Amino acid sequence: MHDIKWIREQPADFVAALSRRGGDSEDAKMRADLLVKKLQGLDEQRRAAVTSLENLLSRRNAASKEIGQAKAAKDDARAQELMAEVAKIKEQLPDLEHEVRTVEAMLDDALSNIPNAPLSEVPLGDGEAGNVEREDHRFGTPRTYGFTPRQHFEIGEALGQMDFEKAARMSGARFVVNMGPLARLERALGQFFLDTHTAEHGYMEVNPPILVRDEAMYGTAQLPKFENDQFPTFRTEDFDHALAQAQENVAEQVAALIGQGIDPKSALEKSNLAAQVRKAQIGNRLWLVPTAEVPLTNLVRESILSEEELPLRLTALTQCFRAEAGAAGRDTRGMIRQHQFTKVEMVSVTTPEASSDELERMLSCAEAVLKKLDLPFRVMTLCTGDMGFGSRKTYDIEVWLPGQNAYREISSCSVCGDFQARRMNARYRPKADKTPRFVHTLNGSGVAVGRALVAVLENYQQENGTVAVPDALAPYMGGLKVIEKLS
RNA sequence: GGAGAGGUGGCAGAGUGGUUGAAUGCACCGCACUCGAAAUGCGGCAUGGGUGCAAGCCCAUCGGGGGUUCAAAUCCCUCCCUCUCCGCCA
Repeated sequence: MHDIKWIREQPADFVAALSRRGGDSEDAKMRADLLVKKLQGLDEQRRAAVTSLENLLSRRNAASKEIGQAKAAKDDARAQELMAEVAKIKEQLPDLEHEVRTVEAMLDDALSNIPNAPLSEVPLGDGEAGNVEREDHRFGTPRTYGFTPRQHFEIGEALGQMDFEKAARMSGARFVVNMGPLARLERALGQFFLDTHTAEHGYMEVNPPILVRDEAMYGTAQLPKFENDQFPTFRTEDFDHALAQAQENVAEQVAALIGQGIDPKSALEKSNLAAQVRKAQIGNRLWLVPTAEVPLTNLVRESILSEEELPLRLTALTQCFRAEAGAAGRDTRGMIRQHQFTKVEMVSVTTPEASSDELERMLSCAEAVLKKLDLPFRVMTLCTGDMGFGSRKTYDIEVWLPGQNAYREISSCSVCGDFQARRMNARYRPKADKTPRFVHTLNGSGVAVGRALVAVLENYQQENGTVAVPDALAPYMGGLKVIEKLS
């Protein structure tokens, strides 16, 4: 969420930042320009409506106070006169209130659908091709094999410990079941990442809910103000029950209003029917988190931290769920792109001054676990057009996969500035200054466990089809050195 | 799932229709005292929005939404959350 004041006062900066997201094309500039005009129009409309509404309320409040005084002074005539005036004011209120509410909702909706502004140093580009490899962050050299390296699913299936068909029978495409030593290897990776971040990098381990409400998804900008059907994650449903409940509630409320002497028609209008219907639509449904970024970051929602608590560094090992709606046909074979996968996530909450350095630190934490596993990788700075909605700057770590003969994303570290903090109302109180400021938030994978399993299988595979266990994982594998076909 | 009690500022905790944006305590900030500190005394201290060059003024906010009233932290409805008891359960 952007600050409307920023857009009001520095519209040129805003247009420039937004245009860069679109690769600075003429088209992008034009669209940003149009958007600013729309936002400024709404903002002016809003302020005008608020001002007239507040003037009316102000007069009403003053008159009400006077009524109290007049009554105390037993001046009934004056009281009657003032009550008549207030009655007149109250006739004008509903329309103005409605206008304020409508315009505010439109502005809010427009603002919450605008992506974050890229930092100035982020390379310009409008797609994956514009990403730039980071100097001095390449690690390791792809090994040479005396045979043609196989892909991870060929290895796993041949070992008899990775089965896509069994998974498909119960859950459909994009699910997998790992068994035996391979299942343990995946668990070992998760444990190893978590232990490293807590013991060596100062993160606190958190075991958060992975089913969350709309507000939490909105807070981390997974969700705009209202969800749309393209949104790539899953949710639970509870529609029938919620609808029945809502009907019951509305009926009760209307009955109560009629009991107060209000005619049935306006009673129905006055019952919070709209809210009830909305409630029914939402029901008790919850979202399955696409990443632990959501619950970890929402840990600070609606709170004011003290500066001493910052930076807050949190890590979690969780399941993640993604619908992958926009990825039809991509990575259909294997474990690269699944509806359900395990990931270790890191989240940092910092002061505005510290967030840029924190991004570098977070990147190095993610790199550290790959180095311990001796997996070759490179680091890409994502260009303006390839970054996620809420990010100001993103590094992707791409791990080498000999079976695919390609570098593939295994971690993504982003700094979001105050973008998520605004949406969550997450602030801190600076030592020097008493008014709270929005915190900055960062998130990064440390790293994706499913993809790490893929990388280990492909990098540590041997000609006879077995897989060597990386030294760093030995303590987690109960002494197992090699993963072989089960007898 | 059933019954009951609650939700007030950074924290604790008063406040059941009228000048209460909210007593008091703690925390925090400034000043005084002190070589310094503690203790003590005095003063300050909510957030968001509108308006104004500014000082300031105005509006909203006592879990969220709606209603009653000239006027709501206070009365009514509803949702959410917390706690206690019962039931069920990993």
